[in-house]
Amino acid sequence: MAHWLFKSEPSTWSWDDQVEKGDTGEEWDGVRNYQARNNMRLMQIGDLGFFYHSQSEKAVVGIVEICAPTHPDSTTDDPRWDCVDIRAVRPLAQPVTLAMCKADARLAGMVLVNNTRLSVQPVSDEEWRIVCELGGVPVA
DNA sequence: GCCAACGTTGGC
DNA sequence: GCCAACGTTGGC
Repeated sequence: MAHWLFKSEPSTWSWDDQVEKGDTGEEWDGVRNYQARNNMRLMQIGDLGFFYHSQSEKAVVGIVEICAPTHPDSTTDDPRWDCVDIRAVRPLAQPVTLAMCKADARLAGMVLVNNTRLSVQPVSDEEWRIVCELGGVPVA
């Protein structure tokens, strides 16, 4: 199973907003970047991802599950853009901050650390395991 | 609020 | 097809 990371500004769409959507989930719309879109096209139902708060918080705060494969983004008529639906699975016991990731040599290759501007990114199996450990949750 | 990184656009 | 200009994102 593949792992991913979704970035969001909490003032626009926060973890709490995501949790309120429950098991139905919500489409991850508004992506207007080819790399981010291409990553979403690779996702499969059941894949897990981290939910990351950018800007003031800069921390992974929860785990989400892909619950619908890519489909047209309902917020645009432009056929280039599509998106997946995700639903909240569980919060981290303790948020894993960007500073923590940068401080951990094992995470030196993380896209989060190296490409700050990519909003939807892949996470390797090892990175997933380490961040779960740091966040105090079992590796699902 | 500033600035670095980087993706996109458009002129040539 | 190249590259300069510009816009956006996100860390600090």
